[in-house]
Amino acid sequence: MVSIGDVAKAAQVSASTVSYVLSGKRPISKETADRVLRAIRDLNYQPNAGARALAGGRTNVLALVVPLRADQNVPVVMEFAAAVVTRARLADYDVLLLTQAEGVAGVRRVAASALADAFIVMDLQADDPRLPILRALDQPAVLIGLPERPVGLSAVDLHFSAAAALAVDHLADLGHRSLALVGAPAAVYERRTGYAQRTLAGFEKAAARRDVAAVATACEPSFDGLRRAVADVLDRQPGTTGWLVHNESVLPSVVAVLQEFGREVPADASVVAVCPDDMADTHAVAFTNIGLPAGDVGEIAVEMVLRHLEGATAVETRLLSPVLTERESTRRI
Amino acid sequence: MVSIGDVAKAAQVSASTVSYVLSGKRPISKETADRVLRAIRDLNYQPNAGARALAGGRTNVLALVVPLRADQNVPVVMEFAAAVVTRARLADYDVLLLTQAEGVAGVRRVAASALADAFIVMDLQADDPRLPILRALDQPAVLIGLPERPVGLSAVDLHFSAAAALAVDHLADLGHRSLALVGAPAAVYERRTGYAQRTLAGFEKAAARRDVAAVATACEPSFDGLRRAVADVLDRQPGTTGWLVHNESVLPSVVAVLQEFGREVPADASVVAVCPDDMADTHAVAFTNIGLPAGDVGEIAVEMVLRHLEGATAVETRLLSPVLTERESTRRI
DNA sequence: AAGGTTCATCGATGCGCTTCGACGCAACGC
DNA sequence: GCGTTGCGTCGAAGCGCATCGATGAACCTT
Repeated sequence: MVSIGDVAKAAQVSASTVSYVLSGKRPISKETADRVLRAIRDLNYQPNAGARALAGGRTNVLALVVPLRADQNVPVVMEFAAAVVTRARLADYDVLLLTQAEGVAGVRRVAASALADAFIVMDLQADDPRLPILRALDQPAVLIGLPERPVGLSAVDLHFSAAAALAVDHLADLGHRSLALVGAPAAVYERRTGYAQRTLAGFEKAAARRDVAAVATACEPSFDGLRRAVADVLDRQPGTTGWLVHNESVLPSVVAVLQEFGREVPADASVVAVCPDDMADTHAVAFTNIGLPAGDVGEIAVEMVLRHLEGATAVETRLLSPVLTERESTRRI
Repeated sequence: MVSIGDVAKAAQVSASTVSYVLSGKRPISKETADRVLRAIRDLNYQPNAGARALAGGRTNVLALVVPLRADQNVPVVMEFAAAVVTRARLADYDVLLLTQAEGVAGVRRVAASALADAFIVMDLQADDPRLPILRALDQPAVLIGLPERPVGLSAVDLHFSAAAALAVDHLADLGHRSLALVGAPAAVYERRTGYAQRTLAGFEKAAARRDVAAVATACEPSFDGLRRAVADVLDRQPGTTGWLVHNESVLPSVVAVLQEFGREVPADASVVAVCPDDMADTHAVAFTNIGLPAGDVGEIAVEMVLRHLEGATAVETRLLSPVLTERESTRRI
């Protein structure tokens, strides 16, 4: 283990000078700095993270709390995580992975033991028990996903109600007069998870505004679940021709299931999906979709955290504007 | 921030006594220990992670290196990660998330800065540049997935060649005489990733042993990719009736694509999938599958790491026996 | 009763780093 | 000529903890 003292010796300076070269917090002459930097390279020196955290009061670690529930769409979660890690590394932060399962205690533990400088938390539900704790923390926290009342915390997410409205408008513009929302699994609604609620609200409001018929249903993440959801929709509103699917797991089955019910896509049924763009066009019928910009959201979350770590106190809520890409699954009726 | 000194004061003992109560490395009388523990609870004390790492030489953090490639099947990766985090927490370890993208430098950095006590690395390819570094590390490392020569490192994985053989036997037993392996994307083979190679080898060897015709093809993770793969197979071996699909991404499309080519599953084509069990039965046709026990593998990896951290020096390679579950996608010909 | 044991606890030290105050030195002003 | 200023560097302190040697008390032993 090579320490700052070894570097100092090799460069014939004091340890504090090495520290200042590294942090830039005091001016060091170019010659000295060069000597130090060369010694660092020669010895392959890396500051000890623990010592640094202890002395500096900063760990350069971000804690990321991810949901690892079965009913959560995993690829999307992973895309967030990947974006967070990648962006965090650019700012020289590492990422500690925490799971929902640890819950309140996990956040408390990590915060109190100063394992991380800040938190990024995904998948907040309404009245999430972690919200008050996150607010009370010394460390800043940023939410991915918007709970009902994010008071006091910064948050970033896709503007889901606008997304739903955009889908409704698109379908209504194509002449569809009876729409259905095939949404998240029932458990997600029961937890009153932000994105599901907001999509539903946006859907219903836009449908009313456009004066089109609309029904919504939950959908379990399996072929059979989708079958039941579609059956439910057609039972309640047989004339449905426009479908908004906000459930990545069943996307691959949508065309087949609608076919079972005698509907060809897009001849008899138009489908708009809410999903990551790269998920939209790898199917038999490429889906007209509203992008779920997981990468952008993850990056922005990190950037918000960094701003807070640099001292910004103002909380911000950023809702990204939805973008609809027309592909093969929607058609004028 | 409440420190060990505050606890000591509250319990009217010295700081070192508090430390010994926590670590159990020296006997402390029950009365004193109780007083200390109550103070800890009252003050909600959590040892500072940085200080602990500095003084104790242990971080209680595991570094997990995950592949976040587009051609990697993400849900499976996530399942590994979840299992690792969950199991690690049971042993009071946290998990630092690193990505493949950081590569050699990332491993070096984390090791040299003593950010983690050990490494778990997924998705090693043959001659992975990280292998020599992992071997040279002070910290132990465990591989998830088997590179060609894991020399000196512990590793755990599904026994993929046995899995392929099991699938071949199952199909051959059902009377199929012409088999096809629809495997990973071409890039995965080009990287000579362990699991892909081993599945292929096991497939070919078992087919020869059973004296059945066999072709193998790579498959890109999209509907069109699968279409091309199937076309390729039927071009080279038109009589193919038994299919082994080792590519989670295209699983949802298999039935539809085979249908396009005039094959009903399971009437005209039997399909065995290699995928997590819960992925097998959420499709239109429930797949006969060989389970990909991501959860088990992740747990075992952590347990191996823990053993090394406790001083075990013997490296071990564990290959889990494949288990085939018969469902609806295979039938006697 | 003096010495030996064992047990519970304490104080001091050091882990590797950041940061603060201080110092030496050259350039400058008057 | 001397005081002043500012730059570049150093030494010391301290972050919170684990660990080691030491100490004191209680209990035996002979």
